[in-house]
Amino acid sequence: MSERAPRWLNRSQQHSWRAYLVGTTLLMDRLDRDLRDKHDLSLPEYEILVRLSEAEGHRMRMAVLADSVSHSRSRVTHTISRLERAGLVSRSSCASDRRGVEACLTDAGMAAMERAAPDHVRGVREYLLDLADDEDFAAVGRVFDAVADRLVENPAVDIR
Amino acid sequence: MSERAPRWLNRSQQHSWRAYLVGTTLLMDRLDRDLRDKHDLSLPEYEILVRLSEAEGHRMRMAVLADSVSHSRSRVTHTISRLERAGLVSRSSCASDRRGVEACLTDAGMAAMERAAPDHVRGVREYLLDLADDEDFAAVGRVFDAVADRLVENPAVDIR
DNA sequence: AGCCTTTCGTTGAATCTTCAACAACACCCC
DNA sequence: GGGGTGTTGTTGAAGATTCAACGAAAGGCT
Repeated sequence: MSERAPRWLNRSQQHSWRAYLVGTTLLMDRLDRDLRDKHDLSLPEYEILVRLSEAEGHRMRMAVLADSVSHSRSRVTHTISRLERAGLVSRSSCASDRRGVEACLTDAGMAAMERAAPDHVRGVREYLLDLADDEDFAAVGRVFDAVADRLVENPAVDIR
Repeated sequence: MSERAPRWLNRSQQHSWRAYLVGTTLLMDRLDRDLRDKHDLSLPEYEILVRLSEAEGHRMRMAVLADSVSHSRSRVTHTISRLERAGLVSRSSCASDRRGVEACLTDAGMAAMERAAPDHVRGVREYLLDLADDEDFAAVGRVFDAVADRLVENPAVDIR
């Protein structure tokens, strides 16, 4: 049976979808602004610092880093260039694969990240976690885990 | 009792928060790409067309439009300029308030929106709704309703 | 009326992201 | 070992968004 007529969202789905859209817009804007104002970091920059800080040796291959934050490689190249210019990260070429480049957190980068983290976490609590019931937030996790799985599986152009 | 040591996220919160971040990144990128590929519209452009299509007379004041999508006025000015250049929207100055400007959906704009909508909704289902339990998705709605309320209340610089 | 403050929407430059093209290298398979 | 193919990361230009500054009009107050 071919599905022709579009199935619109029901009232509750519509409402949730819009709440998600505007809530996410406001939340990301706010977390980004807070980081910029107090720590001269954008949210994407901060996330990259966090990933590096968690990696062994505080270093990661560019591609791995890009995948871990789900940004394009080009975007990560530019972001890392900015962070490098700011002295928070350094680049070195990879021993095993001569195409490869590793980004490595500098001491200044680690310090910047550690300075920003408490404020950032406070924001996440204040604007999100404190407002939601734990069970509801766990549901958010389940939903977006599924979304990420679905879209990572099927990243390229659909072969419908 | 003053709170000095940062309260980090627990394991489950951490997991949900990251899932939300990457899931949202992937989801927005994908919906945006789909709209661009098939309908030459960005996701923000599409959302503006939707808001206009729902308004009486298919027209809205710029500021109201900006609030409804939670974008800056400047951003909406630029977006509307692009849509106007594409013939999907027209501007007219407001009768009651001579500072005001109204954006109005053209017939071509309405048609573009109606052409895009079924594909867009299919994407929202396929990448999100179909993957989530209804109750979980309702929880997403509750959470981001609260977030939006919190951040709309307190839009400017915090007066901590 | 006159002044002060706020709101409205726009502008152009700075910043960030996407996009297409590319050089360098790895991998595979013959 | 020599293609062919895919991967890695970068580049610069084009596109989108943010930011600061602004002119114009509204609203409030005396």
